[in-house]
Order: sequence, then C-alpha cells, then structure tokens
Amino acid sequence: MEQTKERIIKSAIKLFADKGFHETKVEDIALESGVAKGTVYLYFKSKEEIMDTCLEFIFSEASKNYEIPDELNFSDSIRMVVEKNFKFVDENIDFYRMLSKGIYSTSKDTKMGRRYCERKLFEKATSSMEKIILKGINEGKIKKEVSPKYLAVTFINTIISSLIMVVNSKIKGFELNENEYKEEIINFLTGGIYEK
Amino acid sequence: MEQTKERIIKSAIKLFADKGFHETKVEDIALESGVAKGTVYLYFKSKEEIMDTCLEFIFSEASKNYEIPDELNFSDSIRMVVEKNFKFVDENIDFYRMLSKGIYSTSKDTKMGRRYCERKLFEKATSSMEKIILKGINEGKIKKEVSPKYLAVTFINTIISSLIMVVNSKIKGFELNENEYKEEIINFLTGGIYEK
Amino acid sequence: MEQTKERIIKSAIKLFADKGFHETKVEDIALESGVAKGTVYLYFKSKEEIMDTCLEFIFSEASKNYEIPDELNFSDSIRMVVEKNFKFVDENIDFYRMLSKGIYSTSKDTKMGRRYCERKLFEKATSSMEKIILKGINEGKIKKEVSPKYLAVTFINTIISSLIMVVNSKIKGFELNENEYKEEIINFLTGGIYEK
Amino acid sequence: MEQTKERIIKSAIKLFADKGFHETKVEDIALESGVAKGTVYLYFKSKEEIMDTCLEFIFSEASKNYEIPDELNFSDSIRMVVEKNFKFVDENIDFYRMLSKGIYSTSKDTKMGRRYCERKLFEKATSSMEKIILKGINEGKIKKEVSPKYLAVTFINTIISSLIMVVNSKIKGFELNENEYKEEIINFLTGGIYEK
DNA sequence: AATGAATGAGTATTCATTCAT
DNA sequence: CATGAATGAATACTCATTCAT
Repeated sequence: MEQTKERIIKSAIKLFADKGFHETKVEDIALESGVAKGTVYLYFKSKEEIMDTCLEFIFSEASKNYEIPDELNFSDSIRMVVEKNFKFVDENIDFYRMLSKGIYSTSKDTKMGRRYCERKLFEKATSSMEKIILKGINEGKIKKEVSPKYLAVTFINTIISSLIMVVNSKIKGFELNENEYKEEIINFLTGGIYEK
Repeated sequence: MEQTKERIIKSAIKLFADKGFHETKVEDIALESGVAKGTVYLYFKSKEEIMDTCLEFIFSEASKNYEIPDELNFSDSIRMVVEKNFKFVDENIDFYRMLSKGIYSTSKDTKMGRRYCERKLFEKATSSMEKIILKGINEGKIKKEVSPKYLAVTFINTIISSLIMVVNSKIKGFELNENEYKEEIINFLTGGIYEK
Repeated sequence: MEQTKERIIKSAIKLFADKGFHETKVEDIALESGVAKGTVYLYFKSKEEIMDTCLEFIFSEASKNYEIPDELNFSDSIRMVVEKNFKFVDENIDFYRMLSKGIYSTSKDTKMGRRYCERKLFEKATSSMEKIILKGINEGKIKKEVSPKYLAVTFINTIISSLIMVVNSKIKGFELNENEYKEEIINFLTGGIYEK
Repeated sequence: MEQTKERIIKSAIKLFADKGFHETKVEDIALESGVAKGTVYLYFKSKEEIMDTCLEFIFSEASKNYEIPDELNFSDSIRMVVEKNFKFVDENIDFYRMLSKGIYSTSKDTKMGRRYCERKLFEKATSSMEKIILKGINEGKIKKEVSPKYLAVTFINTIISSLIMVVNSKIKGFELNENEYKEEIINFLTGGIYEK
C-alpha cells in the first residue's frame, strides 16, 4: 500500500528532524511508522533512499512557495513569497528543523539527494525572484544598475535565513515575534527601511 | 607538545570539511596529522571533543570579523564587516565548507560544542550589527521606525548566507564573480539599490 | 529463540571456565555457540550480562543442593548435603572451574551479578546448614554451647573448599581419591574423626 | 633503588586488591607509587611480572604461618596455626581481598605466578598440618583410622575459608565477631564441638 | 635512573541489510 | 505483502609497552 510508504516518509522526516540522519536508526523509523524493520526495505532500497525521498518530497512542496502570479507588482510579489514561506515553515516545521541541523554532517550525495533537490529548488527560487526584481526595476523601485541575478540570490538567501531564524526561535525558545519579524523582512526587501 | 595538538586540529578541520563528521574516521585524522591513532586520544577525550575544539577555535577567530571601530560611519562599517568576512572566507574555506554541509547531521551537542559557539558568535555578530544600524538611523540613512534588533538579525543572516554562496561557488563551480557579488551585498545593505 | 540463548549460555560457561572472563572474547562465545557475533547481542546487552546470566543460572541450580528433608537425622543430612554437592561438581565441572579461578579478577559487579547470587546461595546454604546443626544439638551429637550460626558457616566453607579441591584434582592431576575424600569429609563433619 | 621496587609492589597489591588485575592500569600503579609509567618498566618486564612478584612476596610471608614448634601438642598447634593466620589477615587484609576476588578471572599463568606459589604454599601448609594431625593421633585425640593427608587438606581448607569469611565480614559489613568465630574454628578443629 | 610522549594491536559493540517463513 | 531473527562489516577507544631525551 502506498499509504504505508507515506507513513514511513512522514515518520522519517520527523525523526531526521529530531535526531539527524546518523542518529536515526532504521529500526526507529519502523517503530514510528508501526511496521517491521523488514517492511521498510520493501519500500526503500536503503536508508539513504529514505532520506532522498524525504527531501524530494519536501523540496517539491517548498518550490510552490515561489510560484507568483505575473500580474502582482514588485512589493506584493515580495510580500507573497515571504508570506507563503513563513506559512510553509509553520506547517512544515520538521523540514526546516532538518535543514537547520548543519555541521556534524556527511558528504555522501546521491543522485536524487540533497544537492540535486537543493539546487533545483534554489534555481527555481532565484529565477522566480529574478522576475520579481525585474518588476521592481520596471516599476522604478529598484535602480537599473543592479545585477538582477545577484540581487535575486541575495533576496532568496535573506528569506531562507529568516526562515531558519523563525525555526530556531520556535525550538530553542529564542524570543522572536514572528509577525513583526516577517513585516520587517518585507519592509527591508522592498526598500522601506531606507530614508528617501 | 602543543604543536601536535594543533596539527591534529588542522587536519580534523580539513577532513570534517571534506567528508563531514560521521564519514571522517579517527584513523583518518591520525593519518592526516602524521601521528598514531592513540596519540589523538592523548590530546582529545573523544572524536566529539575534536569537533568541539575545531569549532571553538574557528568561531573565536570568526568573531573578530565583527569588531568595528566606533568612529566609522554606517556605510563604511557595513563595508568593513562584509569585507572582513569575505576575506575570512577566502582564508578559511575549510571552515565554511564544514558549516555549509547541512542536513545529514547529528543532534548530539556538547557543552563547549556547536550550539554554544554558534550562539556566542551570533550574539556577538548581531549586537555589533545593531550598533551599526543605530549609526544608520542617527545618520538619517535608516528610518527610525525599524526594529534595530530584527534588522541586525536580518543583516547578519544576509551576510552569512552570502558567504555560504561564495563557498558553494568556489567548490561546486557555480559561476559567481566574488567581487561583484560582494559589492552588490554592500550596496544592498546600505540601501543603494533602491531609487530615492 | 530461547534455544539460541541457552546455547550461548552453555558456551559461555565453558569458555569462562577455560579461559576466564577477560580472556574470553565475545567472538569466541559466538563461534562456540555457532552464531554470529551480532546474534549474541540480540540476547544479551553486554558481555557482563552474559556472565551475570551464567552465574544466576548456575547458582540457582546449586542452591538445590541444600534442600534437605526435615525428617532426616543429623548425620544423614550432612551426608546428603555432601553427596549432592559432590555429584553436582561432577555434572557441572565447568561451573566450579569458573569459581576456582580466583586472583586475576575484576571488581566490577552488577546488580544481578556475582555478589548478589553468591550471597543468596551462601545464605540459603548456611540457613539450611544451621537447621541441620540444630538437629545435631537436639540429638545430643553436638554440644549445646556452640554457636549454630558460626558452625554452619564453617561447615559450609569446609564443604565448598572440599569441592574446589576435587575440581583442582580433576583438572591439575592432583592425586585425590574422590570417594575416600568425600567419606573423610562426612566423617569429619559428623564428629567421627575424634576419639570419644 | 630497591626501595622504589618495594613501593611499586606495595601499591600494586593495594590496587589489585581494590580493583582486580585487569581493572588496575600500569598507570595507576605508577601514580600510586609516585613514579612515572616508564619507571615501572625499569623494575618489571611486564604487568604480569608485577602480579607474580606481588604473589611471590605475599605467599612467602604467608607460609610462615605454618611454621609450628614440634614440642607443641595437637590442640596448641592448631590454636597457633589459626591464631597466626587470623593475625596475618588483620595485617595483610589487601592480600586476602586480592584472593577473595574470584570469578571474573583470567587463566594466564606464569612460571612464578599464582599456581606455582599457591601450590607451594598449599603444600607447605598441608605437610605442616599433617604433622599436627599425627600429633593428634599419637595423643589419642584423633582416631587412627583417618587419612592424615586428606584430613590435613580438610583442616587447611577450613582455616583458609574461615579467613576469607573474616575478610568478607571486614569489607562487606557482614556481622561477624572475629574472636568468637576464631574460637569456634579452633574448637571445631580440635573436636571440642562434639559430645563424647 | 627516570621520564612521559608516542605507539598500534586488540575488542566490545552497533546497525544497515538480508531472507526464510 | 509482512515479519524479525540473524548477520558481520565497520569503528571508536584502551592501554601495555617502548624509547628518545
């Protein structure tokens, strides 16, 4: 049943987020999903493949956050991207916890794995953001001299790292007013923080 | 000898950056340092302690990037922070490679370890950046309505993620003109991208 | 399967008897039991736990040697205890070889381990022997002035050390006629060696 | 200096008694003796040799407990052997603690090691006891039918195990009145417990 | 004689993966 | 489809011993 596979994925995401890849045992995933260890191997060739499938699943979801209607203007587009992402964090906190683990990592990359998905998502995000910046230039909000590509990368990084901040605040009891912070980010990205 | 300990640290940083924590074997570190496995354990109680010492060492170096003279104005302060950091990346590429690993991680944290150092560095960075932003407000560059704290966090995140971009470009052959990108970041953070 | 666990216990007793605790490797136990090293750890958390289980098992068997019907008189009771024990040695030579190792030992004790079992067995043995001595006093065989408790301890020690002698004779080619020796012990304990 | 060697031996006896052979590290012995690890190896070829020397030293001391003047009668000889041994236990508690460790042992025996010393001591003890028993027979205290050899073994075992009891009582807080117990043992061995 | 830094062989334990039922 | 007993390769860590100083 495909339902079983989905249950395994969900459990894996939760556990990888809690304990990281290496600290999560296949047995843990099996227990959490309510199946036997052997069953996990009916649906996945290896533990790596479980991780890869988790990432593929979540990155494909995340990429929808960068689908913005053409008719929106610069500021509203920025607002929509930021709001979609903040909403997504709320609903997929485990995913971002997984991402924010960092450091004690492995370098093993697999075809469908992290790098591939990350890059796919990143490319989607920056190309989408580039269009939004072009809107800003056309609307006279942003100077013509800037490099839309580099600025897009910068905007995306700013958004992503702000999401990580939100996650950290949720988990580590950092004090951070999510809504105020979000508005500050939007304000910042739309140039609202600088005196004319 | 302290020289031996230092050689081990250097080797460990390189290897953790190359292969991540779990994929790096203690034997690898010993070989790379030109000592026997047992010798590593003369200087460190465990593999974890090696990682912790690496982080402590490098985070304490990195925190110097946020020491800015009071007499500099807003824009020059921003420029100095960004330039110091870009220079530091060039000279400590292994460290940033280590940081940019992400995902397949562990959650084990030790007292002197990652969280502690990360937070210490982050707090130093944001408090330093907050002062710079206050300069910006006093100079009339930044609106009085902004939250200096949130903006500081955002500025720091923007800088850090730009550094990660540079590292990725160096390693994965991403095409990125480091200098142009750096100028774009400075420009962005000092409000230069927006039309008056 | 419980059968596998039992096979492991039997092999462990044999090996601990042959080579002692430290000289017996977990791999040896696995080989001797015809299972893989990992399998041993399915049934036991650690090598210590194997030892503890061996001891628990064998001490509980040994304690049966001190179960004597109330209706037997003093001399017959002594005879029965001694004979049961000599028989037990014959059938569980490995166990006594394990006990007689001595000296190059460890001091690590675990809850269910040695001390606990030893004391339980010793208490069972002495309390049982105390009853037999009381029979001896009641029957006028033993003087009323003696301390039944101390005498019980002494009788038990005499029996146990005679068993160790038998084991040593079996293993190290000590010349010792088991039956004659046994009769001498019974004779000794029932006062038969002394002139009236 | 021979003084250093003696200090090492004393420390080793104490530590072996505390923690057993395997749990005592050569480093521990060095620390306890106030010398460097390397120095230990100036006086002993190996850790085994330290143990062997400890045993040799202590067994040779212990064998003096069985040197009894010919002119003493049976009962006084028994009393002297028992009293010497009880006194020796008091003064060399570490040695008996070492002996009473048992079980988690090793089987490695070395030339000068345990078996050799133990047997030497045991032979000295039993041959000495045999003479005492012959006195008993000559004095009409013990029946002529007994086997002096087997009885000697039994007497020695009774004494040795009573010493172990005393040690255990000292260490594990067992309640045992040492003097009463000693008198009971003497009484027992001289036939005083049985009604005529 | 004394030191203690360096060594590396040796081992308990873990856990992803398999496969007979 | 599902199971979970069995596997064994892989690895962090220990400690007796050596030897240059």
